[in-house]
Formats: sequence, structure tokens, C-alpha cells
Amino acid sequence: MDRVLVCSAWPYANGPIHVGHVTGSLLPADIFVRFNRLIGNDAIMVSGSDMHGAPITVSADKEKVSPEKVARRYHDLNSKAIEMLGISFDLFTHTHTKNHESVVSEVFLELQEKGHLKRMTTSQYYCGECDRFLPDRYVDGTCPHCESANARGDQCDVCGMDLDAKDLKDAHCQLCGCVPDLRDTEHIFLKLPDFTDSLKAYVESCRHWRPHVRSFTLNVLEEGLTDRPITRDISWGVPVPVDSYDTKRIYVWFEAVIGYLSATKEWAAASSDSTSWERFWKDSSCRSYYFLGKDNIVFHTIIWPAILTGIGGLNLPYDVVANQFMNLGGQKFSKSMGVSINIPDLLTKFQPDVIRYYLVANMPEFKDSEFSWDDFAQRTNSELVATYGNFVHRAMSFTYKNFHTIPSRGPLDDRDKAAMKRISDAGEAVARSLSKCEFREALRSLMDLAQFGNQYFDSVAPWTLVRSDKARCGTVLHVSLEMCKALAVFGCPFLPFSSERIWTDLGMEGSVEAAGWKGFEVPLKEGASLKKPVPLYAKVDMSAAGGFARYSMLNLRVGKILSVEPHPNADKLYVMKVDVGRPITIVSGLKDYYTAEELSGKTLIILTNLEPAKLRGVKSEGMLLAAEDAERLALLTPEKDLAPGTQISSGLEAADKQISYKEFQKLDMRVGVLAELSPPKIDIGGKAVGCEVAGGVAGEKYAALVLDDSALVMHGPDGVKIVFDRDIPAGARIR
RNA sequence: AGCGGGGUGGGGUAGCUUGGAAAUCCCAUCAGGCUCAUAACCUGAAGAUCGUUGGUUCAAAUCCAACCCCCGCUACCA
Repeated sequence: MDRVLVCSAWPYANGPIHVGHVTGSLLPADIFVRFNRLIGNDAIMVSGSDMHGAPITVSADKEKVSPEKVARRYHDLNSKAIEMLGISFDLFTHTHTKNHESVVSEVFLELQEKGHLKRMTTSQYYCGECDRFLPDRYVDGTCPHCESANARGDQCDVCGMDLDAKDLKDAHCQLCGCVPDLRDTEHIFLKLPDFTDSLKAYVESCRHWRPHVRSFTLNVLEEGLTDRPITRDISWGVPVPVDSYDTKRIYVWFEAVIGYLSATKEWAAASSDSTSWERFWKDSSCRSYYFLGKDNIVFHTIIWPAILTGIGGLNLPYDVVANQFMNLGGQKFSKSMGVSINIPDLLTKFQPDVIRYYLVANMPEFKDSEFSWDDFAQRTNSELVATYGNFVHRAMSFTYKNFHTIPSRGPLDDRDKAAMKRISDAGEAVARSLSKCEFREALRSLMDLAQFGNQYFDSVAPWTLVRSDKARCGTVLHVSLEMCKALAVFGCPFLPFSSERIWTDLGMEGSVEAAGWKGFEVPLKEGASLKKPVPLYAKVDMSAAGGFARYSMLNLRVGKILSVEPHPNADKLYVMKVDVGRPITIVSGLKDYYTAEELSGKTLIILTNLEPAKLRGVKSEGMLLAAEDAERLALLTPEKDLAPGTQISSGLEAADKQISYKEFQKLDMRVGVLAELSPPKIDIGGKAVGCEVAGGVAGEKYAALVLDDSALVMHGPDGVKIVFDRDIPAGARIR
């Protein structure tokens, strides 16, 4: 039996956790610890919310509540989400506890005792108005490198240079705008250079680390370490156990990593043996794994090991499993599902295992990955639902219909034996990958088994056997159910909820967790009665899910009119050539409203995926959007000039599929006057409804997509909204 | 500009650390099968000079160099 301590980076209690936190640290840590428990290792997982630091203070100031209240709120929210997602912490605590404070104090004093700390006086900006020292990032000014006016004290966003706030020109306080003055202040520094040699030797020896983690760390060490301040002039944080430091607090980056140790102690204190933390920190055979995102590497491969080396006697990280980033791109929010990528929100719409599946399948283990709703739906439906879920369901429901119990297993032929072999092979493959922290690969092996299950089921064709040889049919079903059981066991680290359900539905005793990895060899109970199976997962339907999804059938683009000709066979029609990224022909009935000269060169909004139709003998390949009431007509146009061909997707995922005119007519688009801003309301002709809009000016008229009692303001990239070229009353229909 | 990631069949990707018969998986396409299952599953086919140019080598998607493009880092910071 091995001993394993699993640590997951501490989410910051300044907002709800999102897919990035989960895929970067919480989920891999959970999968890893679940796997270790299943194979019988002595494993625990601890972490908690990082409650301190300036951003929380700022949020609190804005809301006019205490920092503690803000931090608590998100800690509670996130703890609940973490639990619902099935992240199986032995302890998920936070850093605002007495225990943490005292452990941090001990560590601090121990380092001081051993001479690894020193005091130095530096000058820092102090804002007289706010009556506080300003962290670098709360000082604004002109960048000394590129002269751009909006640089922050820690970094210039324009040229990207790291800055020292003292170098900024025209420094002013970001919070109140006053000019701060420089004041001397004393701080305590950790003498990191003391540890350079031992850290180098340590990192050199860690050949099992992911290559980018190791080389990045060696690189930093090579560039040289400097003393780092571990105290700050702030009021929200862990007190400094030193006289005359009562107006200062310990800097979060120093204090939060110590949380791993304090959390283990807190876990031990709550158990029957309060010294049990020692077996995870002092027993040198215990391996500690840290799961985090790449921005956190130095804290775990340099600073935390330096602190641990400084106090001595405690295990250094065995592995620092850093993930890259899951980029969220423009997909922070799904308009169609009405759901954002934060976890509490996602959990209201999707089963935890569905979320877990996608986040593992797309985990940024070795390079950045991209979150997209499309991909989410596609992978869920074609992999988890169609391959895994469907196999389990077809095997169970066929058995249920024809036997109602677990059929007994007769003699196995070669194909059956190969299938049984395939089960144990799959288990080994999954275990091999998981022990190397290669989660995608492990999941792949699991899915391969599910696919094999489908192949086996097809090849033995129980629906034929049931009529010709019922005993044989029972045998192949028995083997199929063995595969389901194996999927439950091997899939348990990834899909714990599904696993337990399969296990129970198969009539197995206890739980997968209790049975452990070897549970796949526990025989099925022949004759055990089955309940009527219910599919494990439902398909994710992004388009039918209501909301504004229906509007995503429109492929709207900016179009520039190239030429206008009168229609040869009609009085009211024009034939126009329009550039929508490609030249197309459009026939439209504008003759009563616009002259050819007025139209020529205009920039409009064109529906580009309308089924082409012949209008009086001329083929029209699209349609321009216009608002009209009884006597007036106005054309839709972007409020700012956009290049022809630019998508006007309103934040939805525009389709390419052609739509019929009939389908188009079902949609309700209107002219709306933005009535109020917060919360935004829009008047769509006699009634004001809630709407979604980015920016916007009250009193202005915008094109709105209407759905029952809500509206979405039509917009292109960067929130460029769609307006009208002539005045037209609110409520006019857009066609 | 800096930092980070990447450019592999129509789209999305695996493989690259430890070079070896040209390549994984999902989707889309085409053809077939099955009818137990959530229009699902199974089989087969078509389709890629592995960003460009040089280099190392008996051999390069894989190593080296240069270049060209894309994306994220404007905080829901893992």
C-alpha cells in the first residue's frame, strides 16, 4: 500500500469557480485521489478557499460589506458546487481559520528562527485620501516604456512590460484618483536565494515531472532568485507574528501554500488521531501531488519547496502536475442554454458526470485547450451518450426485457474469453495512464472498452440468440453485463455518479468505492432481479433548449451593396449585387422607398442562408433585413462600419444550414427602444421587456430578437449593435 | 513588443520527450450491415506532400535553425 497526499490549488474566494478551476486542478486531483483510494492506497485530498488578498477587499469596498463576508459567500457557494460535482475532498477548508493562522505563524517563526527572513525598508505609494498603502496593481500612471497612459503599477497592458510602480509617471490612485505619495515602509522578506542550490538539486532529481513544469522551473532558477517580501500593508489577511507589525498582514502567496499543511492538520484534528497528519508529511515514503494551472507553477516548485526546506523535516512535493489553460474564448456564456461556464450555474443544467466527462476529454494537460459549447454538446452526445451510455443501456434493457434477472453464465467460447480478457486489459491500461496522471489517455482507454462492448454486442447478436438458444443468449448477456460492471469500476474516478448507479442497477452489493478496483472481478449475482433500466444520460440539445437558440438558425452578415438594377419583369423590385464576403444576388421590393442611388454603396444586414428563390424569374440568394410598419420602412445597418461578410451572430452560434422562408417568418424581430439600463429593458412597441445588451444608450433604437417576455439586442463582434437608417417607431416588425 | 500555446485529411484533435513501413480518435461525406438500444450501434471507403524553407540522419510529423501565420494573456486567473 502506498501513501499519497493529493493537493489541489486553492480557488480564490472572489467569485464562483468556473470550468478553468475544475479542469485545471480540482478535477484531475479528484480523479487521481479516487483512483488511489480504489487501488487501496492510503490517500487523502485537501484544499480550500483562498480567502485573503486585495481583490477581495476591493470587492468588499464596492459592496460596502466586510471582506470576510465576500469571501465567506463565495466559499460557501463554491464548497457546495465542489461537492455537487463529486470532488471528493477529505477536507475543503479555507484560509480564514484559527488553525491556518497558527500554522502560518509557526512556519513564519521557524523560518525567522533559522535565519531565512530579513527586514528591509522600501518605499511604497500611500494614498492619503484612501488612507492606505496601495498595492502596485492599484496604482495607475503612464508607462515609462511605451508612454501609454493607462499602465498599472505591476504591469503595462499595452506593452506588456512588468513594471515597478515607482517608475510610473503621473502616478495616481486607481481607487480614488488622487495623487499618492511615496512613503517608507518596512517589510519582511524571504531570502529565496538561500535555497537556490538545494532547489536546483531537487528539481533536477524530479525527472517524472511534466517536461514543461520542470524546464520552466529550472529556467527560473537559472535566471536567479531574489528576496521576496512576505508581508504587505493591508488589513485583510493573516496577522504577522512580530511586534510593531499589527498594521500589516502576511502576503497571500506566502500564506496560501502553507494551507496545504494547515489543512492536513485540520483534517487530522477532526479525525480520531490528531497526529495522523504526520504520516502524510513526515513519512518520506508518502508522495504528495499538487494539481494546479500553469500560472501557479513557481509557487509550487520554488516558493513552497523553499519554505519546506527552510523549516525542514517535511516532504517536498513529489509531483507538481500543472495543466495548461482551458481558454474560454468568447464562450463565457451560452445564450441558448442560458448558462454560464461557472460551475454553480452549469450544475443547474447538466449532470455532474456530463460536465466531468467533457472537462476530462478536453483537459489541457500538455497544451491549451478551447472550451466551446458546440464541442461540449458534440462530445457529450457522440461519446458519452452514444458510446458509453448507450452500451450500458442496450445491454441492461435487453437483459431486463428478456430475462428480468442476471442470466447465468454458461460455457464461454473464444469470443467471450477474448472479451473477458479485454476487460482486464482495459483496466490495466486505465490504471497505467492514471498512475502517470495522464487523464485524457486514461479516459480514452475507458471509452475504448465501451466501444468494444458495442462491437461485442453486435457480433454475438443476442436478439437472434434469444429465439434460437436462450441459454447461450444468457451467457453473452452475462458477459456484456460484466463489461458494464467493469466500465463502472474503471470509470469510477471519472464518472463516480454513473458508476455507482450502474453498480447498484446490476444488483451488486455495497458501492464501487467500497469494492475497489478489484471490484471488476467480483462475480455478478446470477438470478438477481433487475429494475427497468433508465438511460444514464440524456443528450445535450443546445438548439432546442429554448432561449434565443432558435435565432442561431440565422446566418446574418454585413453586406455592402455593389450595384442596383431595376428588375426586368417587375415594377416594385430591384435586383442588387451585394458583397457579403462573397458577391450574391438579392431581389428586393424597395422601389417604393429608395432610389437606386440611395441604395448603392449602402451597408446592410443580410440573411445569407435563406433558401434561394426565383422572384419573377430572377434568383435571389438572400434577403436584406428591414423594419416596416404601415407606411414606413427602414433598413438595418451596423452602428459602426463593419467589413462586408462580418457575422452578426448576437453572441449565438450561427448556423450554415439553409433555412426556408417559412422558418424565417416564425421568428419575431422588432425595433426596440432601450428604455432602462440597469436592469436593461427595451420597449418593443407598447411594452417594455427585459433584455440582454452590452453597452447601449438609453433612448436609442436597436434591432431586437424577441422571445416571449425577453429580448436580445442584435449585435456583431465587439458588441457593435444594429440600428436603422431612417426613423421608425418601436414595435415595427423586421423582415 | 513581451509571455505562453499552436499550425497534422473538410472541421476538431492524438502522436512529437525516447526519429523507423506515413498517422489516432470524434464529427461531417459516401457505401454497406443490424434492428437490442437515446435516429443508436457495427463494418468498410474516400480524403493529409503532418505551416514554409533549409539542416542533421541510412531514416524526421517527430531533432536543430530560420521564417510565415493563428490563438490566449484586456481576470469568472486554474
